[in-house]
Amino acid sequence: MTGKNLAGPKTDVLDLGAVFRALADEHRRSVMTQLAADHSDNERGCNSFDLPISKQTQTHHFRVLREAGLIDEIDYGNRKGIRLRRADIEKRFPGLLALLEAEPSGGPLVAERG
Amino acid sequence: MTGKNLAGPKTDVLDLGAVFRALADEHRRSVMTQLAADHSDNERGCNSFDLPISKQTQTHHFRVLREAGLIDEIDYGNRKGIRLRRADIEKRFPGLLALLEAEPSGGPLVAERG
DNA sequence: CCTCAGGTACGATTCAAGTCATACCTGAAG
DNA sequence: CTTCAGGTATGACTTGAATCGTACCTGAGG
Repeated sequence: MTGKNLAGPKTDVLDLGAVFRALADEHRRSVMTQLAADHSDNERGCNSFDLPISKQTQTHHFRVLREAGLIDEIDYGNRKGIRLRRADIEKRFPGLLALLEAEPSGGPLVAERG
Repeated sequence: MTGKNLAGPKTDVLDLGAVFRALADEHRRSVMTQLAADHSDNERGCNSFDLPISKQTQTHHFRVLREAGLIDEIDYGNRKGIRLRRADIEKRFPGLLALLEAEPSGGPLVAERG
């Protein structure tokens, strides 16, 4: 199974309000900052973001990001892939990803750890 | 009296999180959309935005926008002026105002009234 | 079958934010 | 002085969001 994409809902009806609401949260912004900084746009696992919150809350945050149209979630059953919708975002909101990219990766959550 | 500027607090410490939180609210985003669309950047009165909320709540919203570093508030005692901090915003967050400007002025609050 | 790790669903809690009512301040105009 | 409009301060209410606990589902590997 290649995994089914769960992002269908809001493709071209991206709402700026929903996007700002999504990016208003520190943890979600951390995810988006990391995604924006990685121009390979490879599919990533949910655990690759080192979020200091429970897995239930992570599920919630990824759902918000998906419903805002910022990411795709690929369901593999017992695993999940995350992919930035870079092209769509750039088309509707040009410059938005650049703003996130200009932020220190991970923001105040990661500080310096290496 | 020329009026004293109340915006001093956060000039160069503009926080992207605070900005996104400020723009997450529909009414505040409406204000910013209108300000971004008017390139004359003239000082405007608080009542020029037609917000469908009480004046106490308007005070609250303008305070949030000011504390996020997005506007200046000029206090005339019994009157108040609002001015977009276009140059500062463009410097820290280039492209942000363009995103707002691309939105329909007033957004879903005004609908069409002309 | 069982076990295990990753993820979700539901409910409950906690907290921040938007909103307004009441009361008060400020300056301009009578 | 009084009146009035614009704005603020404080408190209270209400809604929404973030968080987690418990329970359950999913697929891989024994």
